[in-house]
Amino acid sequence: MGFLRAHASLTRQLSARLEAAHGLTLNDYDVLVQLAYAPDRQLRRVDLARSVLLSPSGITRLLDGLEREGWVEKGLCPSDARVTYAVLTETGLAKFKAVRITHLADIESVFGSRFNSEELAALSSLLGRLLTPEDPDVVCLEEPV
Amino acid sequence: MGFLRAHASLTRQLSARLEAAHGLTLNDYDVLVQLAYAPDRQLRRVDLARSVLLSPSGITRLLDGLEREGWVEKGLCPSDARVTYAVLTETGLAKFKAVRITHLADIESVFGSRFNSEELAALSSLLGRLLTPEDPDVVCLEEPV
DNA sequence: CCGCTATACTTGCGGTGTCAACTATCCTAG
DNA sequence: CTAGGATAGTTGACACCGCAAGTATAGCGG
Repeated sequence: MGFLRAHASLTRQLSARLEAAHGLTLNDYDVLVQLAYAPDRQLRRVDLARSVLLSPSGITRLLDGLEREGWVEKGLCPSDARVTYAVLTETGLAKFKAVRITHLADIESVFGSRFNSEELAALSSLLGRLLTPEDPDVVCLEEPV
Repeated sequence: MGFLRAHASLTRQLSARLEAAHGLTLNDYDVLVQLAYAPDRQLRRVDLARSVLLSPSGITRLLDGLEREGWVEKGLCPSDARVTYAVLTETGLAKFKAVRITHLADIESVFGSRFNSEELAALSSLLGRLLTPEDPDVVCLEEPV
């Protein structure tokens, strides 16, 4: 139960700031992260859906938005006509880099002020165990780009 | 980021079961809990909203549903005509008791299989710190009723 | 080569929740 | 006692997301 409260409170804070500063949802940002770190900056929509834990229709609609903004494009798959890739554009990458800066700062301000690094590690490890077997396949959100 | 994943995965699991077994949302259940433990089994809508971290309009709509089902009624406040109470009915209490059994079992099956009691305590304490100053005012969900 | 099943994706519909605007009531200062 | 501002609650418009159903492609067994 405390879990629900924590989540509601946290996403409220973070998404409000993201939204205000860049007009992005947390899920939008999550998708940008996944794409930015993916090989060739593209992913199949199904895989993307699994990474961010959205249903297929959720991904379609979320990407509709990102495509309208020009951050993402559709890409065809030569070997399988069923699949469509979501491809991060140059402007999308630029957008991501810009957003990342303020978002990491936001996160820092929320978590940094409440936890030290051991606690963060502990929290992250505990949370990781809540994922169901097939969920994972997530990309870490650190330095490179 | 792992936090979002954990939440999505967890609520997916729990709410699917709750939904399937009793036609209730996690938030619906949360409200039932708050009311069941409140004095006279009633709360002002504002306070309720704060407890479950919903906006005022969110509470109105959630309670609309519960009222239609007959679990909750509106109650007037003699000393202040602006406030409306949400009152848990007898049938609502009965419903809550029934749901509680299976929901606690669901929780047990998700958390119990992944954490021992120390870890649970640690997790709960860490999550508690994410709440913003004014959020709290939550009721624990244990035994009595 | 023909059907069959499985997979990738989209679309219509409905639920849930937010925000902004509005009403009604309360309370305090002058 | 009245004007102003705060507080409780509702409503309308809208965003987001899941489910179920539909389309298109893939790939396999006969």
